[in-house]
Amino acid sequence: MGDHPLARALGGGVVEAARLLLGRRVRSEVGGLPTEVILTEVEAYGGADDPASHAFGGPGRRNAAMFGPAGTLYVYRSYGIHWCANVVTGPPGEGSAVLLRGGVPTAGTETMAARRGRTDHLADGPGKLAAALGIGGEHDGLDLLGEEGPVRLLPGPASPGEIRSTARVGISRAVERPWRFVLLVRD
DNA sequence: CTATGGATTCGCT
DNA sequence: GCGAATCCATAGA
Repeated sequence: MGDHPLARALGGGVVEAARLLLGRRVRSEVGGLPTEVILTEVEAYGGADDPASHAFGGPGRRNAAMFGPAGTLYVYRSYGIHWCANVVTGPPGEGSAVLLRGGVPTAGTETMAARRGRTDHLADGPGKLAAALGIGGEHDGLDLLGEEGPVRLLPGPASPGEIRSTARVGISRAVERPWRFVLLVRD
């Protein structure tokens, strides 16, 4: 694959990729405004064999980006209102991806606050995270591993903390798979 | 063609 | 705790 530090991790299994994404940073420079978060909550979604995944049933117009190479950004609209960002994983054509559910702001906090209309709870939810980073439908299909894209995936602290796995949220199928991963904050 | 419901968030009670 | 807001892919006639 590519030479990006995370390329190898993302190209493997989606569950492994989800755990490795925790603690990594996502940086965006949408509209010339730099913002950055450290990922603290993610969910793994498999390919056509995962009933809860958008890839279930094969590729279509909406989920085309999911079947691209690992490191591709997949953006979809939720409930007609919010945008949610995913990182495509696995080999091309598999359709697996990791939903970015939450993060802690580390740069551009003022920009995020302006976009969100509040100064707290800036990125503690899928829609909030995408909104804070300025990610929208126009970013669907972007390469997160490139060096000059508006949205990039960067390495984070070597030892981010303890990871806890739970059931996924907001889905009605395959609820039993504990594919939601939360990074426990140490004090 | 029309109908349906979702990987959510926010505001009000 | 509960329901509204609001878009579009997908399913069914």
